[in-house]
Amino acid sequence: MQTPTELAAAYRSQGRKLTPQRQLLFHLMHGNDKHPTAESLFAEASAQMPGISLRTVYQTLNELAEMGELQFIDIGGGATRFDPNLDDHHHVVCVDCGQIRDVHVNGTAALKPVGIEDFTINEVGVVFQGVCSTCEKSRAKSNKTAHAKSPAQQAKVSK
Amino acid sequence: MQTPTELAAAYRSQGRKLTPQRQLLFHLMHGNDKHPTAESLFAEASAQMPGISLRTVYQTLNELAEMGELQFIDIGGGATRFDPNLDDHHHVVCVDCGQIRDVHVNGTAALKPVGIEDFTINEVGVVFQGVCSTCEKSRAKSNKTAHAKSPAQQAKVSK
DNA sequence: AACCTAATTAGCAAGTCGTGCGAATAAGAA
DNA sequence: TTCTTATTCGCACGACTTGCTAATTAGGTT
Ligand SMILES: [Mn+2]
Ligand SMILES: [Mn+2]
Ligand SMILES: [Zn+2]
Ligand SMILES: [Zn+2]
Repeated sequence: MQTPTELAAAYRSQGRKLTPQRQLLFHLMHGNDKHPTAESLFAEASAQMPGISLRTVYQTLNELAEMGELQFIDIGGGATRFDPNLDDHHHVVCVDCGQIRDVHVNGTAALKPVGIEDFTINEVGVVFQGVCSTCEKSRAKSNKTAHAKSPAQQAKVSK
Repeated sequence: MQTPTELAAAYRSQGRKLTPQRQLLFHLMHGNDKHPTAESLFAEASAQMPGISLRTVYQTLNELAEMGELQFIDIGGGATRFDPNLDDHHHVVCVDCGQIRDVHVNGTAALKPVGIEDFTINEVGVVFQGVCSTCEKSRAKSNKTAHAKSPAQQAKVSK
C-alpha cells in the first residue's frame, strides 16, 4: 500500500474525496503488518476518532482492495484480515493465538502441481501452520499445571 | 475418510450410535472429491432423506472432523468446505466458478520459510489460484460479445 | 465567502454461515 | 418390551459483512 500522502494524490486523481475518516485509515493501515480484521481496525480508529462507523471502515478497506492497495486474507476461522503488504510473500499462522506473520518463502517457483493441466494458474499461496514461541511457553506451563486451554481466539485450520 | 462400513465400526467402538442420517452422510462423503459445503451436502442428503436437518449435517461433519476423518478447508469466500481426502495434497481454486480441485504438489519439502525461527511449524498448505478450462472458454465468449460477467458464485481470494 | 451537488458517512436492517439450546425422538443395551 | 441416553431437529442467536438511505460534507463554482 502506498503512503498516506501518495494515496491522497491517488484518491484526488480518481475523483474520490479525501475525508478525515479515510485519511485516518490510510495512516492506520500504512506499513501495518498485523493483518488486522475490520473490527480491530475499527477499534484503533475509534480511539482516535470517536464516532467513526464500522461501516466506513469496511467501505474504505473494500475500496482500497479494489484499487489494488491491499489484499484480503482468508485463512479460515472468523473475520477477513487485511494486508497492505503487496510484496510477494506468504504467511504463518499460530494455531493457538491466531496471529498471522509475514514470511518470505524460497522455493515457490519450484512447486510443481500435478494433474491440473486444464487450469491457468495465476497465483500461489503458501500458508504455514504452527505455534509461536509465546504460545509454546504457555503450553508448557498449562501442561504442568494441567490447566484447561483458553477458549479464546483459535484459528480454524485448513490444509 | 474410511469407508462407511469402517466408520460404522469406529462409531460403535466409540459408543456412538449409528443413525440413518449418519450412514447417509458417510456414503455421501466417502470418496467425495468435490469439497462440498455443508449446504450442498444438505441438498444432496435431502434428496435421499427428506426431512434431514441442516443442523445434523453440521453436527456430523464436525464429529467426523474431530475423529480425524475429514478436514475443513477455508479458502476465503463463503462457506467452509469439507474434504474426506486425508492424503497429503493441496488445492487449486478457480476464481471464476469457485470449484476446488485436488492437486498433488512436488517440491513442498524444499520450501524454505525465512524469518519465523520462533515458530514450530506443523503443516504447510499450498493453494493455487487460476481459471479452469470451462470458465476460460466462457470468458473468451463474453469478451467477444462484451457481456457482463455473471455475478454468480465468485471465490474470494487470499494469498 | 456563500453556494451547489455529488460523494460519503453513519446507522440500522438484512443476509450468510455456523452454533447453543432444549424438547422430542430413537438407537441399542438390558 | 422397557429403559437410558445419545441424537435429531427446529429455532433462536451470534459473528461477520453488505444493502439501503437520510443526513452530512468535501471540494469545485459563482
Ligand atoms: Mn502479509
Ligand atoms: Mn482435497
Ligand atoms: Zn501464538
Ligand atoms: Zn471455473
